Amino acid sequence: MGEEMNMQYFKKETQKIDFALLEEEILELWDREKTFERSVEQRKGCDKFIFIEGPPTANGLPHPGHILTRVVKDLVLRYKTMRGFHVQRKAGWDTHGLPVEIEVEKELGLSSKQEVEKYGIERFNQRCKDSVFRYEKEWVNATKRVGFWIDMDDPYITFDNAYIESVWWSLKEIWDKGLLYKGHKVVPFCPRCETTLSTHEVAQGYQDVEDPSIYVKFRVKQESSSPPLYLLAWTTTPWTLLGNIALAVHPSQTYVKVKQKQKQKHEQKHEPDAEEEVLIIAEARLDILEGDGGEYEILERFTGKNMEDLNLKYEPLFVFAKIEGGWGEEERVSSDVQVQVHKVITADFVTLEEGTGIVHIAPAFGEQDYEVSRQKKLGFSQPVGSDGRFTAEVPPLEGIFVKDADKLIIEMLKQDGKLYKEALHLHSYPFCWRCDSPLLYYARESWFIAMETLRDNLLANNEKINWYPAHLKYGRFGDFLRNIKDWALSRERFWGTPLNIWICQNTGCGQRYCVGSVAELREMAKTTLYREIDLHRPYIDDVVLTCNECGDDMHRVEDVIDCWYDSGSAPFAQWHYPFEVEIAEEGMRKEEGKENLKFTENFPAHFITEAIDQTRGWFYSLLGVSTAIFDAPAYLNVLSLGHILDEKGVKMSKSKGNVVEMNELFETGTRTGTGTGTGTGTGTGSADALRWYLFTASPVTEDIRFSVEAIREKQKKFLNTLWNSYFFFVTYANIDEFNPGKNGIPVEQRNVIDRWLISRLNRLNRDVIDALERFEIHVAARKIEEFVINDLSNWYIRRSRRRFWITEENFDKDCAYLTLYEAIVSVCKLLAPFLPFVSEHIYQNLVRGAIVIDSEDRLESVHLCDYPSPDESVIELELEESMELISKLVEAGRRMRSDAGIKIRQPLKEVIVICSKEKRERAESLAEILKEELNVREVRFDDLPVGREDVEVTLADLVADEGARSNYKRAMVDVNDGTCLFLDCCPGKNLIEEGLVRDIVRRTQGMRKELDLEYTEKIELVYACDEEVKEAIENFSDYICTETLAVCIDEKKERDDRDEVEDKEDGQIYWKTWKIGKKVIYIAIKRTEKK
RNA sequence: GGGCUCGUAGCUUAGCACGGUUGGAGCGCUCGGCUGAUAACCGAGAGGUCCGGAGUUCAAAUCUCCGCGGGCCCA
Repeated sequence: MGEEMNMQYFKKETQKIDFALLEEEILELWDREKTFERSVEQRKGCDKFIFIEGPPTANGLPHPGHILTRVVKDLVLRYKTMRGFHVQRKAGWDTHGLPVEIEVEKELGLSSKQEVEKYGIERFNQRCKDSVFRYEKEWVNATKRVGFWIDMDDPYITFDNAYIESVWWSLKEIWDKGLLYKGHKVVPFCPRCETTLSTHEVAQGYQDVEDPSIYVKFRVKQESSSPPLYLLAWTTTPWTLLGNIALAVHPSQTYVKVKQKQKQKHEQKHEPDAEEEVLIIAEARLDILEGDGGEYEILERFTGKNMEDLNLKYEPLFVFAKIEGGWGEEERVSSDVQVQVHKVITADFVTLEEGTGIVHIAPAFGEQDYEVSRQKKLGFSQPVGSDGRFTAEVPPLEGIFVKDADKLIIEMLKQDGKLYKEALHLHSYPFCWRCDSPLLYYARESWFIAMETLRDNLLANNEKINWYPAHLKYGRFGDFLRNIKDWALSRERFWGTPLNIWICQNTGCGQRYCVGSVAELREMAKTTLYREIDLHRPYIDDVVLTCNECGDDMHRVEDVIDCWYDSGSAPFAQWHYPFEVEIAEEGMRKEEGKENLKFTENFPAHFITEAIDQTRGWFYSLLGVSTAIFDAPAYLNVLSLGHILDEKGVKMSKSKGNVVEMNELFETGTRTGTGTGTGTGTGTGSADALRWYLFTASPVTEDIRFSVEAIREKQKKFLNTLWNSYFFFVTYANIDEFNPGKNGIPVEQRNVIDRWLISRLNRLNRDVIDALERFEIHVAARKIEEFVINDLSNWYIRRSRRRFWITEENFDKDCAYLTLYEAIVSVCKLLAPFLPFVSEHIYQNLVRGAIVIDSEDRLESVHLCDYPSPDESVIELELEESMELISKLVEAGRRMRSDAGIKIRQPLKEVIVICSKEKRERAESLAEILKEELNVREVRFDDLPVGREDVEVTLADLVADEGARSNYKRAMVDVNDGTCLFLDCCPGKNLIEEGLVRDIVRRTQGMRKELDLEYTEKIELVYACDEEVKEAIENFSDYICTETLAVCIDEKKERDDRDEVEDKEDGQIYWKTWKIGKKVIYIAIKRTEKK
């Protein structure tokens, strides 16, 4: 800086700013200066704050919900970085899974697994692979545009061989612990597509349908059989009766034996000699026996438990289907156990709201049935093929589709005398969303991780996690863990991490082998594997291993794994753990046995956040995997976000067409009005406004109704106010050549309002940190917003304006500049994690560009700064309370003037404040503010009359002169302790003149503004008016000139009533006629400097 | 159908864990005021069955129960 003639320290700003443009400039700056990378680098060696990115899938456009998670992540990570932590941010992409396959199937017009196989797995998977990055560019752009700093140049990708290898390693760990097994799982299954459906798909396909509702009698095996004893059960899926294995009752509910006349006429072979029959049914369901006019007699009462203890058995309805003992997993049920079948068992899931309280159990066709059968070690029967038709095990029904068999089955029961009654029942039943055929719950072979055995570990690890919001910990998530089921890991699909289990073809051997690494694969492969092998199907299916037991061929099971397992492996798989052992720090050598520091130093994570639907998704899969392998939680803090709904409160979804596209948001209305009438020029398109809206609108843990209008509102209200405060400062600081690097002034020497602002600022700082540490983002953001709008802009700056307008050297002015400068810079730092763009812009100008003397203080980005720490020593709570009192007094005073019809521009003689001594002591130091705000000459304080409990203070106590009393108007301030104001409402001639003059000044200032004059530009002033006004103007001409920067003020004799601007040779002249009260005044201003 | 969660003015919301002045704000609306930082601000006004019902209590937006509606997860 050579010449110091006109020392302006700050770059000039414009009053109206295009935030979208500003943000693009900042993005370029960050790019150019590698600010993100440096913000991470500079904290190397500090304590780590470990984050894992929940990987999105880029096969669709990002929508507002994704943006929310991205900006929340960004906020927390920027904050922690500024707080001094080393925060690495590795991006990730989730790339496998059924949703990807379905998209591709749609594109290719395929609608079943068979068709995919026909099309070719290789080609199909290639299409899948291509599709998952289809929108990568959009994702990357949107991510950058909203300011999310994450390293997208080196992301983890779940389809990478390295990633898959880590997943394989982890599965082998689980295998070695004996937790990976093959069993059955009852899954929703489409018999036409012959494929399992995910729960998400099932949820799409529920329809209300009428199904048969039948009550069936199961004859109890007993010595004497007269009259016959039946268990009465109810079902809406008659076809499942062919797989019946047991009947379940509720252990603690009361059941009864009732005697009733046989009401059904049997067509042929039935109980020939019985007129009566005895039925067992829950007492609470007896009413189903009525209605048909059946009378009954209760013979006996007992509980469900009693029945189980009696080992009650019954005769099967049908004798066709084979009963197996095993569960497809010989280790699980030892073969010497006698298979239990056709007996009464107890189960807690039995309800008494429908049916008979006796539930028919068919393990092949119901998840609960299957579970309870396994627990009770019952047999298993599967009379239905995967095409949904009865097998040859059931000759009368062979080849018939189960749903079509219902009628036949009912007829068979009728003939047999086993049908008690039948009806139709309306309920919702799932259908295949692709082909519309009814889904069957059907037991399929599947590979499982035995999570149930890890339940206690899961719960113990959950204890170590902080949940935000807290109710999830023991609520939705805790409940889920307490009832955890084994993890059905395998999928009979194509595009996924292949399950790394090989089985020996030699049926006599049947050896199974879990491959834990590529090296192992090579070693065991029957033929040499050339260099790179893609670990996906179909290539991996061709790799035949040699059995180390019998030497025969081993083939891989065909399944791939659940893609949730992929993402749940991110903590270690993103680092290719445990295979890469060097590279954690530069220059570290690869050594045998050395740990993969990238993993060990980054586990467990301190923080993850995703939307609430991930509770049983990623939040669980992370904990499940880390518990199974390391018996540790994968994360210590988890923030669960709400969803983004549309303006009507409906979830945004493609099918509803109510998704707000992010690109649209950034493209519309950025420069000029949008033409919708609501566009306000710089109305939208700002990431900061979007972020601020998301952070302040509601707690981030709750759903939010997304409103473009509300974003615009945020920009107008908050961002503009912030900008204006900054603009005000820059403008006057430049005029005054304020040097921010100059020596400071100790806080205690500054003006009381400066100290007040500093106190508020530091308290804000404390509150913001408190809130952020609890992830209460909205609390923190709202507090900052309140501070900026109310305290900084509307009170401090408005109150302090005159101090900035003093032209000569002045200590108080220096205090004001310094205070405002410090406050804006501090606010910028506080805001940096929230609004990374505008805070950076302001910082660049106020600090980086301006501080030339003390370079220690001049970091190159606000994001390289430390987050401010509150200075408790400057917090003066009493002062803040006093200011609150003053503000209440001001409010009351304004109310009074409004009542009296005297506008504030009219100066008044005095205001008398009646309050307690204590309040008076506080308020007196700030009386100057009250004086100015109420525009009175004097503020007088008076104590409350001592000892008077009732607070009816009257003027008589204060003003001796009877006649003067009517001049005053009174207003209560604080009802409780009687604080009140008396305002003198009778200005004298002098004051009236002054008021008039202030009106003239105000008008003149307005004219200056209309002409868009520079703040410092001088004018010539001419007026015409009546004598009274003229006298006032003459009496206050100095005041007028000072205020309006008039070099001269002259009277013009005649008025010509015209309002116009005229360009003359020697400058512009602006004429205007004003009406002030009853007076008409003609004012002309002439600018002396030509533009 | 079940579990969890939310429901306060036309809209967005604070207050609710710990029951106790007259349920606060902002946007929008009406009137008035202020203003050479502000597309801002200040004062007054209109606008509330605190989702509905029942209960506990001297007292409920707040606690309990039962409904209704939205959302999520599961069936």
